Amino acid sequence: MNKVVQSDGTVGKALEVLDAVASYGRPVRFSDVLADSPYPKATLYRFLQTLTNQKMLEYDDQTGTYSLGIRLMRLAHAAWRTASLAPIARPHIEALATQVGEAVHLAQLDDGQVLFVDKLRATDRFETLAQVGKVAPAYCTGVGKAMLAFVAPKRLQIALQQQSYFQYTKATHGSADSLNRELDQIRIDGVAFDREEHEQGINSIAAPILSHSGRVIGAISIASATNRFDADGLLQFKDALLETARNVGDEATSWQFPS
Amino acid sequence: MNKVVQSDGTVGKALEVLDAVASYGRPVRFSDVLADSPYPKATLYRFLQTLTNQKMLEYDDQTGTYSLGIRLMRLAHAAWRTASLAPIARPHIEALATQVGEAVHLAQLDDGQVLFVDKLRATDRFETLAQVGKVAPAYCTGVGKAMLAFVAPKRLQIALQQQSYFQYTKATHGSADSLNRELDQIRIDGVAFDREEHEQGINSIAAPILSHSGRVIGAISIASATNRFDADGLLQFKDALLETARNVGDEATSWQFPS
DNA sequence: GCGGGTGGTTTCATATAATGAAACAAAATC
DNA sequence: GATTTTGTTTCATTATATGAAACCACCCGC
Repeated sequence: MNKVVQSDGTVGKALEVLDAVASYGRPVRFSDVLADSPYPKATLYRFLQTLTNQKMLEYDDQTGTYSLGIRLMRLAHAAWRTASLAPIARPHIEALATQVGEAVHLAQLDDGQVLFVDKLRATDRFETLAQVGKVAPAYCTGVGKAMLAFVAPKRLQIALQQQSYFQYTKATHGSADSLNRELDQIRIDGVAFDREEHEQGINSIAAPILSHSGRVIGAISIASATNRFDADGLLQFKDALLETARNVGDEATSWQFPS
Repeated sequence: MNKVVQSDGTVGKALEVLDAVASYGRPVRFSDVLADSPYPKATLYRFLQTLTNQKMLEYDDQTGTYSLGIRLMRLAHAAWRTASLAPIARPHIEALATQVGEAVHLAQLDDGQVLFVDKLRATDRFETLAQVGKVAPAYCTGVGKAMLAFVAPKRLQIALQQQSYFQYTKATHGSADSLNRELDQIRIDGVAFDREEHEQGINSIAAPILSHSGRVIGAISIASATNRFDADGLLQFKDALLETARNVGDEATSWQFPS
């Protein structure tokens, strides 16, 4: 049923271990990792050693725990600069953020999930959870729905099945059906709303970024606290948002196909 | 002379390839990587395949190029949350940034280099190069010198040799000797200055963050454009800076040794 | 449309590295 | 001080990575 990962080689297994460590969200001891690892002690031990040598993990002598290494941050920074939309989109979303005076987020779709690659002007009052590298569900966020609405049908099928439909708030979609109906509407409107579906008190308006060939390459949202703007209030930003999304799409396309 | 990497196993080699791709700073074709890779075609090919499978790399069909994958950003976000000083330091440096109204940076030392793990309030006028995950030289930055001045002698020896002493500006230190003399002064003052040594027009004042055991765990700097504050002008922030650094150190220590 | 170069992919016997059971060591815990 | 838990090392076996070479496909000039 699931992807037949058929873990490609030693490297794949090592990265699996890395993910395992990451998934704890805190420093872990050897035995923690061992507990839910398919590998025998010795094998896992050597993986952890290797990863630590490579600075992908960091070992704390004092506590005997492993945590993620800083090499990852270096690599991710490089990834951000070269492989994400962020560098291209920065000037545009910066202008947008200044114009509307609200927080602006830039996200890409990754394996059915939303990955935030940039955020600007989060007012300090309400710190949304979004930060660069942070992932969020697609089915209950503005950027997520904006992207889902415009992906190719095949991908949409897959993506819909990857959603958990966990009920974050009262407004959260509980099924693919209900989500699908909204996606239809989004395709008509051109923008998506998050009406406190992921986080109580936060809503947003979002637009997809499309390449010239029509492929979804990301999304931009303007997010606000409900006590400042409700969904209808955010509607006033629609034109500016769409214009920004178009500009980013244009520029991204011309970068990818230089002539 | 250099580190005897003695590449640990297949995983090490694969990560080496990953670094190679990262080092280009742009999407690369197979033959680009092959050109300066010690590995034969077939081997390199399989590495790239594996890494792409694993989403550590991304392959663009259109252009036939590899770039860093999105999985790295997810991992790095997790690393940032669990392994860096940033989450602990955030509230403190946020308060400092608000108080002084200038950009505040948080950095850690990584293999003789400065790694920025957080930055706040970069005014949009002068965008310093610093961003999360970005690395910079230690010998010519405020945070770098603040940390070097307080590391253990052994580590300092190693670190001093890892510096390039590239002359970024007229004020850049050109040798370990001249740097060492300044470090002596920094140990007395408790704070370090960057007087346009890395970037023309930017200077900063920085303080190390020390654990209770006296180990350097990071540094904080306040950076400004020279036309707003010269080094003497930044001196007014010394007390606030030192206080913040102390608070962060205290809190970090108590997290690491909970009782 | 034809030759030939460049850039990328696959094959396969061989060498190398990963594997994991089990023994071992070192702390914690009783 | 005995016992359990947790972490580390050994070593014969097995699986995996390796890389030379063959192969394929596409582009480019003619």
